[in-house]
Amino acid sequence: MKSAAEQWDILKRGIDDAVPAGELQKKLEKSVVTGKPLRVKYGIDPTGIDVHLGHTVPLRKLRQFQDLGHQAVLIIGNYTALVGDPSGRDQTRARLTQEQVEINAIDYLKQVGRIIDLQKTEVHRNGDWFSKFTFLDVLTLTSRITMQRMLERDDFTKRVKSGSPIYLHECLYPLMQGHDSVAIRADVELGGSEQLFSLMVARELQKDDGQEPQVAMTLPILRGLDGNRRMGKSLGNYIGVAEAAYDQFAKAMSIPDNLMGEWFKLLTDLPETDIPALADPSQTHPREAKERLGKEIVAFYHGSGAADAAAAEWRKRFSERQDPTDIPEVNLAASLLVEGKLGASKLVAALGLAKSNNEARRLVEQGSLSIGPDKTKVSDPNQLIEIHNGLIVRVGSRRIIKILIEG
RNA sequence: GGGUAGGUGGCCGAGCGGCCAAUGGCAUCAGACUGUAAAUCUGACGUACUUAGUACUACGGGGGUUCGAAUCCCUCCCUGCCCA
Repeated sequence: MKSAAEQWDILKRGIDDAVPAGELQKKLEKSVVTGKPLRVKYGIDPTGIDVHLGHTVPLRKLRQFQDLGHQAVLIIGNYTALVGDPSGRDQTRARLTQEQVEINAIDYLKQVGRIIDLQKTEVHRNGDWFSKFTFLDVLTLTSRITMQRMLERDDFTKRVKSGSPIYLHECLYPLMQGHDSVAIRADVELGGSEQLFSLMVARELQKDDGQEPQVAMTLPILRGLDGNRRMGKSLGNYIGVAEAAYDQFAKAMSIPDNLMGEWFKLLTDLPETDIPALADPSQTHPREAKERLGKEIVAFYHGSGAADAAAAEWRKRFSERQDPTDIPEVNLAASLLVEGKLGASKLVAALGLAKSNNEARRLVEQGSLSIGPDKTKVSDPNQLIEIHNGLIVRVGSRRIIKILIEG
């Protein structure tokens, strides 16, 4: 087992904070002495189905704890999901049905298993204890915190200012999350930096219960592909852990340069000392640095072979401007053709390359359609295109398909 | 419960009887430029059609007034603020 100092050295990388200061080190020391692993909690609400790189920041930290011999405890917030975490939100979250939550939970576990070792992880659903809660329990729990403290929170303050509603049940969220820590006797809890409030509430509840309060370890919120807003499903600026290698790589290549340093630090295991040079365009060509970044990310989920292949494919496609190796085939009903021909905009719409006929027409008019091996541009929506099996159709630089005539 | 202000396109937000498929911003998509980056510039951005235009759907839900309503009236639902 590594010494407490060595462990701390590994664990402190990339974190936002670990409060109270110095307490984690103490816990680590105690753990080394007693040989008792720390119980490290991380909770997720199964509200959606895509685990993305933003989630992996705390999950990777959890993995580090695991690798150091500590006990990872994963909380599936199947009950808290019914409430909706108000943290960092300027709007109330939509509430989900229990059935949906359970479906999501199972899917979540599958995806999370790509980052942490589920074999060595304790998994709990907080419905296990909350479904048994009596109203008296709720009263006891809610009497631990004042309205004022609740409203001090930045996210709530903003809503008050802007006149957006804050529902009572949202105020229960931090208390529930805190109670989870009591239930599983957490020594450390991981969360995004906007979670600090909830993580600190847990400490008070634990004290009330006679437990040693947990350390709140917060991690930075990862910025998404746009380099601006937090990575999130609803913003469409994410890379999912379950995505194909090539897609992950291509998305990583599209991030703004100034995001690279942050991503290297939070999403890879490269030594921290190597990062400044990679993120400095005068020392490393940004494209190469980004390629390195992309490979590191892809390799984590698909292995280094797949990462190299993805990089090679990307280079072929974008640097050498060749067609991709595997072009998806899309069926086209033969009945649509007139004498083997079809109008350009009709074709785009029929192949599902546009959401509507209007959009298809626009795309063609804007010159984003090209056909066949010699990439003939077609900008007249009415132009009749001669169709044959295997004909390649491109719209914009990303969408490309091969026609398969059907029927 | 009383008073008052609101609910507009993916989001924010103008419009307050015809010129409104609805100004503007953000997001998105396409083109140019590139390192498929960013920034910048240009264009597009409800649906359908034989794309010149025409028709249909749309301004919280329903109903009404009017030749004509996002805009006026009634009613229902929802939200903020103040008072109790």
